[in-house]
Amino acid sequence: MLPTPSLRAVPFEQIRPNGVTTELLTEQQRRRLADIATVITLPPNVVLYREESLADAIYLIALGVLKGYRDLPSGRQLVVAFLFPADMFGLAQEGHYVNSIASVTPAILYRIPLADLKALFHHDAALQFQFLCKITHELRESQRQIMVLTRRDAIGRVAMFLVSLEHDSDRGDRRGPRALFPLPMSRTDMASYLGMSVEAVSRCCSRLVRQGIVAFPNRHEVRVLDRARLDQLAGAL
Amino acid sequence: MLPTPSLRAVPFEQIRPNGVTTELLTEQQRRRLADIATVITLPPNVVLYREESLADAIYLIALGVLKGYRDLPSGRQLVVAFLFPADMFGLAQEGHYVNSIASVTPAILYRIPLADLKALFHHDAALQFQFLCKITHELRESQRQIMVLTRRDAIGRVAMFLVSLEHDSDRGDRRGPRALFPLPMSRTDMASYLGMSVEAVSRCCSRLVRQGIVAFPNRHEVRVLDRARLDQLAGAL
DNA sequence: CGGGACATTGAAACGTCTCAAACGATGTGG
DNA sequence: CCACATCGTTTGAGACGTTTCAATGTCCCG
Repeated sequence: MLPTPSLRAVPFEQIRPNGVTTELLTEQQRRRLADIATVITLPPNVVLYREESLADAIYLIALGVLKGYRDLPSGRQLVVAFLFPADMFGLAQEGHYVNSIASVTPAILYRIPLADLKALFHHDAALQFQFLCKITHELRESQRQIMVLTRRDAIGRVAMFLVSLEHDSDRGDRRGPRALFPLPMSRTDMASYLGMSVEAVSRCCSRLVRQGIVAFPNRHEVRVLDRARLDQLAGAL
Repeated sequence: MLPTPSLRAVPFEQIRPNGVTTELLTEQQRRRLADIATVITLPPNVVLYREESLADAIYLIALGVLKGYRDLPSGRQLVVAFLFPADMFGLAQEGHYVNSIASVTPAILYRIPLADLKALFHHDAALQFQFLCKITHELRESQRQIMVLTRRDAIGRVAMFLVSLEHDSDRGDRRGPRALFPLPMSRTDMASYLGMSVEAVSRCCSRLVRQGIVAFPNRHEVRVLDRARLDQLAGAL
């Protein structure tokens, strides 16, 4: 059974005792969204839509990992964001999407026509406010990514990436931080996202392994062995 | 006479014939915002608030240029965004601001208490929608900045920065692109924003001058001499 | 007019990128 | 079921460009 649409972010105001990311929507709002949404199932590594294409709907992620990217004139592909369950994407610019979106893992999405969503916003200001929170949250994420990209040391960038990936992987379920978590994307996508070459990513991963900080049981899983040193690397801005 | 609050962004939907950034708010909405807003005047180079401090209001820029930044553990200051007239900032996270904000030039701001704004949103869904557009716009700007930061060539980053700065400087007034435009921020801020050292910024500027692409009549103005080559550098992603 | 912050320029060191090759997993066809 | 082709990843060696360190130069404000 598929859960109702979910939108997770950090609210503007301080209300809750625990400092954790929470669900924003009420059960009723989730039902209303479900009513106007279409469920879309995607196999891994397929393009949902391309930048510039006509935008008449936004998407919420129920399950899976997607990537938002741009194809640069040079042919290089630049990943600007990874998208996880309870994330939203597809907010357009003059009726056209700005990024291309492709699935990384198998994924399940809610597709919500923009016209219907606007109508819903019209008589549910609180719902719209939650979307405002969510977008703001994504803006902050984007700014955090800027912090990553201005780092000079490649290994620190990889460390920060792994740390934030671990947080993101706590989203679909409720478990706290665990030593073992999935690394759904390819090294190529990581490289593109981190602004470095695939070789550099590979070398950094090797170094992290050699120093006993993490382990890669296989290419799509990470185990944290020495959290103190990983956090130290990630935090040494 | 101070203009009423202004919010410029690119709408989601395609409606307008001209492809230019436009004002989002109606005259009535601007008046309502003005009613709940306090006008704040800032001299250059002063801190408006620091990250982590208590957040109970958002700000709209009527005039001037500001910067959003983070102080890193290393003591380095990282500029994550420059803010221009008709930009908004101050959307918080659990009641605390996430970036520090400081003026770059003298500035005039509208300070809008968050509680009042929420109340306004409650019975003006359209207004809230414009804020949603605006935030989305800022998210895109942030992603464009990510594109800049993933570039390997420093001179290309500087070129992109100059080009987008020229666009931003068309905002307070109505003039189209001009050959001469202001460069309000210091080289140090530029360096921080572009993820490179001050020296590298300086060298790139010198190279641009030596190649006859731009000129710097003084440290805070730029003149484009060879737009074709500047655009070529900026576009060579 | 001087002080101090900011900006420019030079020379050396470091780290990543590029190029190139080997390796490993994966899936297809014989 | 195995062989093979293909794609993604890892590892190595050299070149390039930026960072760093240091010194000089310039602007602005007291």
